[in-house]
Amino acid sequence: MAKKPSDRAEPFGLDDEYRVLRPGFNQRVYELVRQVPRGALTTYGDVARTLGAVQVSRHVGNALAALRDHGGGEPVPWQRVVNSKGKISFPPGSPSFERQREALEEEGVTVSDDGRVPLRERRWTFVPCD
DNA sequence: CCTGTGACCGAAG
DNA sequence: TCTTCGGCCACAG
Repeated sequence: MAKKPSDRAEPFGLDDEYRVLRPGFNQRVYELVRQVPRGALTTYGDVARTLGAVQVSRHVGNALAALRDHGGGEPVPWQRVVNSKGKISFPPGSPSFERQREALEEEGVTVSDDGRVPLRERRWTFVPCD
């Protein structure tokens, strides 16, 4: 049963029906990212996994992208989210890249010119409870 | 409907 | 380590 788009593992914070995502997904992403402390890092995949399904990792990125528009509200430390390769997910040199780089260095995280960050050493582990 | 695109992931070589 | 490739989900054209 529940074989809609593809047979996925048991999501959590996701839907049983057609859509894997359900309204409110973005907010859950924001809540989690807010848990990442200053100077720590996490990945789109880790957030997705914590929400129940790593295959929606792209949507974690979409959620953060949407953040740029609506503006206000409690701030979300989006700069602490990088990709699983341990690099900033923007083309090196692009405005977005530089913005994230500065935000990270401001909190003591080193960023190489090609966007690499010390993920292994600073990777944050989300608390099991929730 | 089919295609392309996105702040992605992981296995394989 | 790095690169390539197939998968994945939603949405706009």
